[in-house]
Amino acid sequence: MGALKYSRQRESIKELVQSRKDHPTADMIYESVRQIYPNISLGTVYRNLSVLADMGEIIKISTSEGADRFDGRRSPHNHFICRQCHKVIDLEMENIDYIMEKAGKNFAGDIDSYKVHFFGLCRECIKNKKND
Amino acid sequence: MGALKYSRQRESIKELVQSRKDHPTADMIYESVRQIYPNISLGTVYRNLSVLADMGEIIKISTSEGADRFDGRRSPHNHFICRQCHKVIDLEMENIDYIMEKAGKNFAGDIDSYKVHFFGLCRECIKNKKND
DNA sequence: ATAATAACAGTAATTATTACTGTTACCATA
DNA sequence: TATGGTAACAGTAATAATTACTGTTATTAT
Repeated sequence: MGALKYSRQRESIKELVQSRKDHPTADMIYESVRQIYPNISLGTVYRNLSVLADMGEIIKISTSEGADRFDGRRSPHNHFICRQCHKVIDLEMENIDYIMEKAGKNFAGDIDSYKVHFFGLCRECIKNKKND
Repeated sequence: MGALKYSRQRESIKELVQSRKDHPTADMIYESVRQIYPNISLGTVYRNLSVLADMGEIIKISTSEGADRFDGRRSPHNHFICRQCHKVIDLEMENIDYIMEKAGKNFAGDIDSYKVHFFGLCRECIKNKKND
């Protein structure tokens, strides 16, 4: 009941997100996919991003600033968010999954995943700061 | 230029957030503060929550689901978010600040803070699941 | 006291996202 | 290779959360 049915719009959205290294918002993805399907609806983009995130094909990143961002990278990884320009950058760092066990020690629920966001200034914003 | 000026509304918001152990939304705080200042404006609540968070007096927690939440606890700590009922719970766990150094190793920017959100099911939602 | 301005209440506007409606495309079965 | 069931669609309306605007009030320095 309620089986997932193929759609080229979803396929296109998925491929687009997975091919990009930046972390686009729903709106940015909408603008891109429109070049292939000119009358795709923004609602369709939102719905499919949500479905793809639920399936684990893409990752949804919620920041304090503005719209949610999406990441098509398969392997698990963490993110840096610049507090100046709000850019999101993938971090190449060693696995820290063991923090889940530490978190679960004095906790009565069941922890199955986590997200870490690191904050600070990116290289560009540090550079710009010096030229004041 | 632009020095911070005292206001009893801000004071009240700050005390309220810091006295609560749940993690209220702006709207919940609004409803509470209205019992003291019946004609306080929702905009005032938002503005002051933002100011207080910038000053580090309270913490802003952005989840994927619904409105942002606020936490008045002084000591640094991490949060668990239930993927069923979306409740936010403070975690009593050992300090893991060293993950910042691990994150900074192959990164060209400057990391100064981080936020970890752990996900899963809380005790109540596990209990409810069994009674199906 | 007075003057400068941060903060306010009230309201309007914006942004991001979700829901609704009639139509189309996918896919299983005949 | 028709046909029927329904997921997905485009287009649009609605909602939720947050921010901005405007005229007035409160705080603080002089």
